[in-house]
Amino acid sequence: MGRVTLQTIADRVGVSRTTVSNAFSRPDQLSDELRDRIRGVAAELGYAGPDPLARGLRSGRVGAIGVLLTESLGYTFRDPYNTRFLVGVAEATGAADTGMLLVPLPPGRRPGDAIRNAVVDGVVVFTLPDAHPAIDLVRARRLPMVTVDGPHLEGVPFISIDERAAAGALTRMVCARGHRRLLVLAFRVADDDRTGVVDDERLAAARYEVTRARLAGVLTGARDAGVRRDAVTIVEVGANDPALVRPVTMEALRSSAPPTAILAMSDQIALSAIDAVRECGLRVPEDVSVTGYDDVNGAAAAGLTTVRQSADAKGRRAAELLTDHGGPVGDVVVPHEIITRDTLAPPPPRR
Amino acid sequence: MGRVTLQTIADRVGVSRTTVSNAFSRPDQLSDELRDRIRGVAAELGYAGPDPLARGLRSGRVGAIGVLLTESLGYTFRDPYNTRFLVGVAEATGAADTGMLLVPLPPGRRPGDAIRNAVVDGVVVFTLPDAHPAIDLVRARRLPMVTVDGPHLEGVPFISIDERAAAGALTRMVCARGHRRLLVLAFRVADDDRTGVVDDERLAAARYEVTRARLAGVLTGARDAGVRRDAVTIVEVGANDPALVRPVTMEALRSSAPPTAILAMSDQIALSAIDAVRECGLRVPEDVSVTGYDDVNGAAAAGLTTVRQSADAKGRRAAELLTDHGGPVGDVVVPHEIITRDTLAPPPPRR
DNA sequence: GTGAAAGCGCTAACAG
DNA sequence: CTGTTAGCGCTTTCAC
Repeated sequence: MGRVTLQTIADRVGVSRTTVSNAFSRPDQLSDELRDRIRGVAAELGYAGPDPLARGLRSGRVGAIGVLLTESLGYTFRDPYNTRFLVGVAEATGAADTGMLLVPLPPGRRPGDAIRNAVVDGVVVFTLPDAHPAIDLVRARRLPMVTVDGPHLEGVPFISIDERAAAGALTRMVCARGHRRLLVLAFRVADDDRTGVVDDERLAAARYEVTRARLAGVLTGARDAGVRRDAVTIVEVGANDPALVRPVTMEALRSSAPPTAILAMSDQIALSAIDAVRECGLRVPEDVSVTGYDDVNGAAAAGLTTVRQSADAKGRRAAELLTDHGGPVGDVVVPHEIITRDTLAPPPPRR
Repeated sequence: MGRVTLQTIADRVGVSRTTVSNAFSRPDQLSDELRDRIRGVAAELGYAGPDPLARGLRSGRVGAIGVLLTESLGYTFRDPYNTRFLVGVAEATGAADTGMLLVPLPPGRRPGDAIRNAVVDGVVVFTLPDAHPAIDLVRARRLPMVTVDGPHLEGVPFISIDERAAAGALTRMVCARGHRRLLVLAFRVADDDRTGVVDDERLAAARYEVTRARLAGVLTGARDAGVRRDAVTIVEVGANDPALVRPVTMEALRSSAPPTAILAMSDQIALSAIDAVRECGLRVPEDVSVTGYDDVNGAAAAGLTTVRQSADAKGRRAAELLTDHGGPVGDVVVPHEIITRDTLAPPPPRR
């Protein structure tokens, strides 16, 4: 026997296709009696309900949104901030009875057909660099889009904390304690795999919104506090890779003008930095202060001073924007909070 | 202007719709010259390629698979074994330029429309209990299905290690060291939230394939080693919840016939159990031996004896089965390995 | 190598 | 409350 469709059931029950369609998609449009009879026959015939594809083609909605992820999923799933973001998206999509299609974009490979073929009503873009080719593909498909943590695009809702203000405030707070030589452990600035000190030229060419905003905030904050530009060393340490954080931190601490405070762009980096500080025979915070970002699980236990932000909230708001058919559309500034704990203290007295 | 479709481009170029379709979907079917001309016009008109929905309806393929997860994503991502499984799925789907639709099914909520509306070519089922309603929905849609770690269904490829053999071998190994009283810390046996000692009646009603197979393996292994059934205590501790593991373990250790070996069904449970043992003032392994499952990150550092299995491999194979259009379809037995480390030793001399 | 015809299974819009 | 009409955008089949 062929496939069971609305028509099969309609013929069997002796009504029209539309009525059967209504029985499933607009149950209030027909009498209980008829609806139950139709559903009964459908169940008998093993009909699982209207084909979502055909329904989607006709109605223009498929009930799913896509999530574009920069990194390999292996990395994405391992990182607490990223997973919290996905959990937020899942909460909102779940509440809206909407699916969630993961579209990973491995750094090396080009986007390929994954985006072109994604059967979704909209796309959440998560931390892509400016001008990533995937963006153009989404644009070409004219899919509703929301970006979280970058890039910030004309006419596309952007969800993030006020990165610049947060970084500025944090930096001023650190400097107010008396710190005058800062080491910034930053995410990568561009998507080559370069690491090491970020000079002004490279800074100007930064392609990640969040990194750019935070670095700008740090530099502004430092300047406000009277700290010279050349007393702020910015180093790229890639994406939360402890193996990279350690040598960089140790090298800085052993230099002739070692930092007294380390501003890390994630708690993971901060925790690795703390290990490195200790490995150099120094204490946190007596000799070196350290701050992080995100306030992930484990930050509190480590007494880490950090910028708390809610990845869930970002994910949730992003999905809601795509899902709430009506709501207002525009940028969303998610709140942040600087959590002061033990790893921030005045620098040691000058020797 | 209306939407740009194949027809728009066909009219513009002066060829038929079919030819334009071929230019995108079967590029080798026409001359390079014509293909480039068509693609040029398409780009000019901002055409992003054939609509995946319409293509899917016609061709019967959409380029995505669904992943059914027992728990909320929050829990799923918190658990290293689950996460690795997803990474495996993602690797295979990524390689096949296929999307991955996450469908979380938290215990409380019923499947609802998530499955009915999922636009996918197939479904990976991950650790669902027997007869979970979601299974019927997938069946009703006649979607290709693969189950990983259960349930084991007639005619549906099943991917897992040889759980029974692994548990049997592990148990015999433990008993061979001289242990005669065992505590088994098991995942839940049914999806009520009952915890506590599993009697034979409840064991017989177990609804999770993996739990059932492991417990059967343990009991067989113990019997083979001459350990009496009543010297094996099985306790359900839910899903990797440390808060539950601790009191249960401590209670058992303080009983009149305390176990000398604890077999935990995951490394997470094992690590919590070790904490509990120490909290009772006992040493691992001198007083109590402990074994785990999975060999997650952290197991080696803790010196944990465990059953290593590759969650990635399971995810990868599952996705490949659904993705490789041709390959052989059947159950897949993934290899496991018992890793002997420090937490297993002979029991203390009898007092 | 290219085209015409025939739907895939469904729902929007409107008429009754 | 129910039915008719008219496609959604595409690919398959088969002819040329």
